[in-house]
Amino acid sequence: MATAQKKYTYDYPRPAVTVDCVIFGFEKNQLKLLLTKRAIEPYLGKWAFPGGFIREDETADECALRKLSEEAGLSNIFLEQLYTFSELNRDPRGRVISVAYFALVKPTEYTLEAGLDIDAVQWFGLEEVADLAFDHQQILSVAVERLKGKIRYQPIGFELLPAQFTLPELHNLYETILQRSIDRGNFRKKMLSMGLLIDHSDMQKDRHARAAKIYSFDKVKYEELKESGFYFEI
Amino acid sequence: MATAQKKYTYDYPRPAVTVDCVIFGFEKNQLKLLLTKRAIEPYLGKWAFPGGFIREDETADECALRKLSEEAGLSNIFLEQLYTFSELNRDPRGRVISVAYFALVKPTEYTLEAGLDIDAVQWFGLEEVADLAFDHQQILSVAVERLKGKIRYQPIGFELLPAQFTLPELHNLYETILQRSIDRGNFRKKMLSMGLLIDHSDMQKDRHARAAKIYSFDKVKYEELKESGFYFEI
DNA sequence: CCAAAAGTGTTACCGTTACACCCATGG
DNA sequence: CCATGGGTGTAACGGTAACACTTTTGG
Repeated sequence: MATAQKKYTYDYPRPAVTVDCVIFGFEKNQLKLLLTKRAIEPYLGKWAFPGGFIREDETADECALRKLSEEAGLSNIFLEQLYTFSELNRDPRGRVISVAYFALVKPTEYTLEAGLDIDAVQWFGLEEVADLAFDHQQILSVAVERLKGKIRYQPIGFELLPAQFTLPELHNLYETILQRSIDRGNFRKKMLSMGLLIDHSDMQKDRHARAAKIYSFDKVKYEELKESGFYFEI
Repeated sequence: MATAQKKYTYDYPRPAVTVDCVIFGFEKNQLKLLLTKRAIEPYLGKWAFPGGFIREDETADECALRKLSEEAGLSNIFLEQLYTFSELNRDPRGRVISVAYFALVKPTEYTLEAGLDIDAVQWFGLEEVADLAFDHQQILSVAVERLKGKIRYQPIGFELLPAQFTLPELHNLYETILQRSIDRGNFRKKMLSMGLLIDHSDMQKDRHARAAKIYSFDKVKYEELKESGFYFEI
């Protein structure tokens, strides 16, 4: 494994295939991006998405899960395929096609660990991200568009908040991601009217007037409703 | 090219990468699927989506366009990436990852030509499709879901109709794809209210009462409106 | 004491829904 | 001459948008 022996031979040329994971988080009213600092060439020292070559015995999904675990210590998070990038010169090592993934994490629930071939793992505010390795800046913009589009008609915002959250927090998350102000009253009315939030305010011992009520998302009920034709929308 | 010489050697194993095109059409009030009959192994004689191996010097998009042209004689049609399939045993030849594409065609505007490695090209009613090669049945179901989802909030229905069409035709297309009845009056009101249909009824010489008005989709105006925040929805 | 934050209420408006209705013609 | 298919009108309803308002507390 350490000494490459060039022992895989094919009739026709084949591209290498990698997986890259765009990982979003939300903390301190900011949309965050999880990046790893490369410890190997190419782009040594640059920040990039966790990812790597797909193995012979794993699907792209499995590879993404493995990379999230190996490189950042993440597991059990929202993950879905984003898009496949196949521009000819996107990787200096030669022809590399990348299947990009899209992940959402509750940052508070994990402590990051820099893993294999990685110097560091760190959350960045979306605004401060620049000069990424490969074509990762382009992948990022596709991911951001997907996030903006999807949050309006699928309950994925909850994947970015702790299990217990307040309505002002949720409201703020939507305003931040959609980059526009949303009427407070109308937002809470619509959210609550769907009946998908479980009220935990009775658990709050010393609830002052300025302390917001705590809710959690009722995933079970959402799945039920979805089955019977309901569909989430903000 | 004809005699394979096993001359491409790599340090690590690489999957082969293909492109497959799911092509929808609409004719005689039926949703159609374009399939090619395989002239080579594996699955010789089975029906499958047009597609094939990605070349060293082309992107996945380019490969899809090439395959559409080579195998079915199609060009200038709506095309977008659908999903990448990477299950381990989806191809008997070994590890093959496929980037699936999603295409919409106006069947009346093309005459099909069976091309390279293809015995026949033919339109099938969606219902009669069964026993496809590879995992193409699974790819198909993803494509159908995409079509159903996307037609409601993007003006892709027009890609399936001739440039000139009537409102009853459009109405029928929506009912067929969404598999539910839609109120005639409301449908036409909503469609017309968006101001994206150009009326060509003045061109109709002998327009009887039972002959429906002819319209075309104003793509230029749609792009303009989209820029300024408008978004299509039925 | 007042600005700020959480929560609630009110109203006008607009788009959708579910119809009914007209009109012309082709069989 | 009436069933069929294209085209139009309307009234009730419900959700949304844009507000105003109340309460409590932290500085």
